[in-house]
Amino acid sequence: MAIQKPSIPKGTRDFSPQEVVKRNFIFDTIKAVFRKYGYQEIQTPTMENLDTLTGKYGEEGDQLIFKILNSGDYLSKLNLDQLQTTTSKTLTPRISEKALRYDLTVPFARFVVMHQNEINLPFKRFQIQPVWRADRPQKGRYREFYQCDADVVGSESLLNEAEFVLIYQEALSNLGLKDFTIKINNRKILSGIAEIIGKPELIVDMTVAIDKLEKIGLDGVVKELLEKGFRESDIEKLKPIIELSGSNEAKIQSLKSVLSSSTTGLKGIEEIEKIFNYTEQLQIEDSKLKTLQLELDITLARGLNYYTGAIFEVKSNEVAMGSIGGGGRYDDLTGMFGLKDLTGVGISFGADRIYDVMEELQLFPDNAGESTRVLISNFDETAETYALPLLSALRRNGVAAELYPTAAKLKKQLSYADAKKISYVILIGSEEMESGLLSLKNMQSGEQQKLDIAAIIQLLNS
RNA sequence: GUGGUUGUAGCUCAGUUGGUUAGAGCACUAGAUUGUGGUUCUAGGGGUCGUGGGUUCGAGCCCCAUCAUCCACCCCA
Repeated sequence: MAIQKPSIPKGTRDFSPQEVVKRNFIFDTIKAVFRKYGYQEIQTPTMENLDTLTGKYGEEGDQLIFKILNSGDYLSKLNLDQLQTTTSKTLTPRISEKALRYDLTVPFARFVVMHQNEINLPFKRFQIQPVWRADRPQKGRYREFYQCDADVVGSESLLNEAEFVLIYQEALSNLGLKDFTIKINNRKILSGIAEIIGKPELIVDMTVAIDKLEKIGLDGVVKELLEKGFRESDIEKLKPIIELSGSNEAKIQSLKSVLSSSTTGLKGIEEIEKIFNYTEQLQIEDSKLKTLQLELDITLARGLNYYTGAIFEVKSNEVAMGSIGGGGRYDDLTGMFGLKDLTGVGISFGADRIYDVMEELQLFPDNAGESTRVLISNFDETAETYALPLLSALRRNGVAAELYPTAAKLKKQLSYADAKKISYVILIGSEEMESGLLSLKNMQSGEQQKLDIAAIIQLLNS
């Protein structure tokens, strides 16, 4: 076989030991906050049945799902004569029954429906697992990435929404992020706006267009709205709404008058107000937490079409990066799996983007790299034999220890310890074996002292 | 799906209007130092210049194609 240069698929990454330490720091921090708010962890399979996933993310989303080819001769059951008239859309379900999960929310909905008799409502779960999207990779965008989701189903209370705001604030603060904005909106407000304009059927096009306000400016949004079938007069009505500015309170007041004739719109505003209220009352004085930056942003839309109430998005203000988190309320996610009238709300942290932000801001604690605490040198066979019981004694007492596996040059062994950031090295030669006092070298200071094994264990455990 | 960027050592990159044997730093190996790492000094290994074709006496450099890459758009975490 010809030698091939190894590579990994586009948009995927290897993680070195140092990177895994940092990534675990992120996961552990987020998990701790989730647990503190009463969420329990679940896991679901890497692959789902294809029909579980299709149709949940819109047409574009469906194209980004990684499909898994059926096992065996996947063409054998096909009538090949039909291939001429077959499109990839109709062919796909016949040669692929499984797909890699695209997010954690839909698998969760599936989980809830399948286990509805075992779980008790309201069910609060969190889940940290990789997801896959057949997207084109670019900055902050990968084909395999981790999502950290928390969702609650079976509770209409807006207390859940408010708590998610606090979870974002607490988790991101604990990670060391200093300046980030939690944006909130409500799908009902967007529906109300579309209603007022008299174009309720164009709500999706409308939200997609105004979502881009920050990026392409008002002129760009107007241009896109015209292309989508809005008239000048519609846009005149829309302009004052999307240009809304000022405090959250001011925005709410103007929206109330603009949307006064839309019951849906008013309901959305009421929900937002209630969430603000809850967060104010739940805010605890904690000097470690950054000031809550919660902003009502009615241009916030988010593509996923299953949201029906609150919508969240979190952005770092320190680094140019897409959103590092998002979520919202969905009233009927389990409906498509046959379980009606179950409402849910959830959020997601983009761990990989948070990693990139933290790396750029150098927020990782630098002591995170230590693995082995002590290395025992290996001079020769006699010393090795002498060292073996010491090695297991160290480990028995909870000290991460290793014995250099060959009698290499000491220089090489110390270099190994240095490269692996091992704090201590025990040197065992003929003199040490005779006296029982081992030379313990501190790799940071370079100092050496002679101690017996009990004293060493005590020192390393302190 | 659309537009652009960049492909030279393990990594980051130089490489003159096209001209002999393609370089540097870092990393690696060895020695200076037979039981002492990080600093220093010395030496060494490592390249089909992304791939294929073309122009030319001659191509890392020019032209075409192709693949990969990164960035932006779309969309999204």
